[in-house]
Amino acid sequence: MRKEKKERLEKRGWKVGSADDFLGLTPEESKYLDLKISLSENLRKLRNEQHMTQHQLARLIHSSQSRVAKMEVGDPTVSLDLIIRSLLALGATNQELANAISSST
Amino acid sequence: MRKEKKERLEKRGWKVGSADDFLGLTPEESKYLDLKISLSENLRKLRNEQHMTQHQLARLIHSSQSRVAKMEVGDPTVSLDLIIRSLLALGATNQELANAISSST
DNA sequence: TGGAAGTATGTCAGATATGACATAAATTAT
DNA sequence: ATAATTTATGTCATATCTGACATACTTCCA
Repeated sequence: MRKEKKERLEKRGWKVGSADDFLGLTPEESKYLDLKISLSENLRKLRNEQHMTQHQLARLIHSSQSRVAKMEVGDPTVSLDLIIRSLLALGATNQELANAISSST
Repeated sequence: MRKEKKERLEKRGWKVGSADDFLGLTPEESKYLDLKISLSENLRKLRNEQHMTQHQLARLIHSSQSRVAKMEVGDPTVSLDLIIRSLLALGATNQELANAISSST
């Protein structure tokens, strides 16, 4: 993993570095984060395309503006589940999800 | 949604039916569940292809046999996050994940 | 038949994610 | 410039997910 990426993640609050590898992430962890970030970016993109504010999306998914913001900035406390549910709520097709995933990394 | 599917889900412990629609799931809920089930099935498939037992996979991902079983039967208490992490741990590529998703219903 | 290996199900205490709120920072409009 | 709108960040009580354990069920083969 590139150094800048690690720093970006650390700045965002991720605890980068596991017990057995203080230099970085395992390949699986790295892939998982890439996935999450890719989906986050897609979420913001889709929301903007629909001219929707974070507050409006929050209402749509019965959540709050702050949580939507956290999703979009890749806060470590948000789950893939929530991001994917949100994408579906915005009408993302399986194909779109699949594209977002295969294009991550 | 077909009736059998709903019953299958209910039998598995899903609380099918939300406040505003006692007849079934919203389209987004339905899509989300399809997605989850599709990934679950892929997990079992991949594990079997690698001639691995649930116990072995559990050790690989620092979890337990029972949780792996729950993942594979689509237990409502398991998150997409865990399923996806497990698939990645088994070496699934983004392309494989994407296929699993785009082929879900 | 039985017993060993694998899988499923129930439960629980601890860990993590959640919506909600307050408030700060950034962006946009007037 | 500054007010209004939108987005970001911090915190918290509650809800949901977690690994672990016990135990039941299933499969297979000696």
